[in-house]
Amino acid sequence: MNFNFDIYNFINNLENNCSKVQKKFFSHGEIITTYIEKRNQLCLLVSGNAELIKYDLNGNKVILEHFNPNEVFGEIFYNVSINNELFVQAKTECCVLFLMFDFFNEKCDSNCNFHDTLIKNFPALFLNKIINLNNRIELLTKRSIRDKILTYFNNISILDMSKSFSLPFSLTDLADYLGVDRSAMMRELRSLKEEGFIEKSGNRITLLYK
Amino acid sequence: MNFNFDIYNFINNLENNCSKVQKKFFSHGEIITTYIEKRNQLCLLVSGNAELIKYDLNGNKVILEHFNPNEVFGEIFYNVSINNELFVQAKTECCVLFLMFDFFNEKCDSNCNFHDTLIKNFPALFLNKIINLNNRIELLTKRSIRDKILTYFNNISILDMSKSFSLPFSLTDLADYLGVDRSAMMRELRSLKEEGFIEKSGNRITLLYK
DNA sequence: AATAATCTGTTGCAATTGCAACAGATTATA
DNA sequence: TATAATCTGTTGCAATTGCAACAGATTATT
Repeated sequence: MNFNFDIYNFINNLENNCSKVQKKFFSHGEIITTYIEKRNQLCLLVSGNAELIKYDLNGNKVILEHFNPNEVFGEIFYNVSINNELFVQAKTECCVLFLMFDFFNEKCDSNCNFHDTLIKNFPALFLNKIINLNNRIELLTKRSIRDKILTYFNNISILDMSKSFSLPFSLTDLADYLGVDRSAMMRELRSLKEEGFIEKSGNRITLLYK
Repeated sequence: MNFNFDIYNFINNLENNCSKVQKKFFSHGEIITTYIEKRNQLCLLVSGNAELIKYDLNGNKVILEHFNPNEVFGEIFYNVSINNELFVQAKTECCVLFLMFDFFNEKCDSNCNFHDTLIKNFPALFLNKIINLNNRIELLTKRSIRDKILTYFNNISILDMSKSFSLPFSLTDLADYLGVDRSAMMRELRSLKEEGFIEKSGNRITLLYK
């Protein structure tokens, strides 16, 4: 089961004549959706980057997920509760498809190619999401800040297929993504640099080990 | 989209004549499966409890997931890598269905009711898994041991629909599930008791707040 | 171009967490 | 039933992490 569906090319090569899908655009900083009531809404990120964010009871920002193109998100994936407001925010220009979960159970009319293609790729989209979430869990179970940083860098390195890469967000956000204090993370980054594990200039990182 | 599929009743009421599904039984402590090569294997827990476990580089046991009946697991959900061995272990008597992911794309023959029913419930199974993983992520992003404990207790309380419940595993395992040191967790449990947030006798917990 | 806002990098100190070790309780095994 | 193994509960101490605060750099906004 390979994930080789590219929603971006797909929607640009195919007329979106499906009445059950809405396409919307967002600019940096805009809220794409809020998880407040169970509407069974599902979103598909076509282009750009977005984040699922919440603030915990201590006022700390928590970046729960970071979304790249082809990834799905939405209320449908959460047990929505009143005292736990989540929202998805665009980090760059974003193109997003909105649909209801029922979309995958019912066709809109006999020859909607758009609808058919999405349904066909439904398992791949979901499987891919589960793999991403499992990756995230493995990262969060790391007990020290150092291990979290190295695990995260390793993931990016594999994704970019290079020992040298730029972080997809600020160091402040990185701390919120790893779920640790920013100053403690900075301290650890410095140690990693001093001990020769990484090179760092700005938000460009180079891994020096193995 | 409600999750009301019950695999246990399903397989007991329906003849399993599907050639593409294997049913196996395991007793406490047995390894159900190991994630070592990408065979696209997917498992469905019919009855019992199981855990997805790994040992990190420091020798700490990590309980990545805890599975109840109706839940799915398997290599298919992971980027399998050599230096990261994961395995699923039965915590009680377990009945497990084994199938390949292709199962959901192809029918075995025209009147295999078993196969059809599983395919029909495929979206619910996957959606449910995603919701569980997101719950897990929210728990792991909690920054203090206290918050992790309270979040976990709260989840169980909601699941059991009661302020009073038994933990599904030992306190040692609970620490491995929360990803924290056991003695530090014990210390925090004692504080929670002393400060009147919880009552605890053995592995039975009662929440005293709100 | 000036101003505001955010981000980076740093530090001292306090609080939390992890580690190691142990005794007693409980559970599994021979 | 005796023995072994695991689990619970505890403690002192060391290491890690979080908190608060600040200055300079960078980036956005007017």
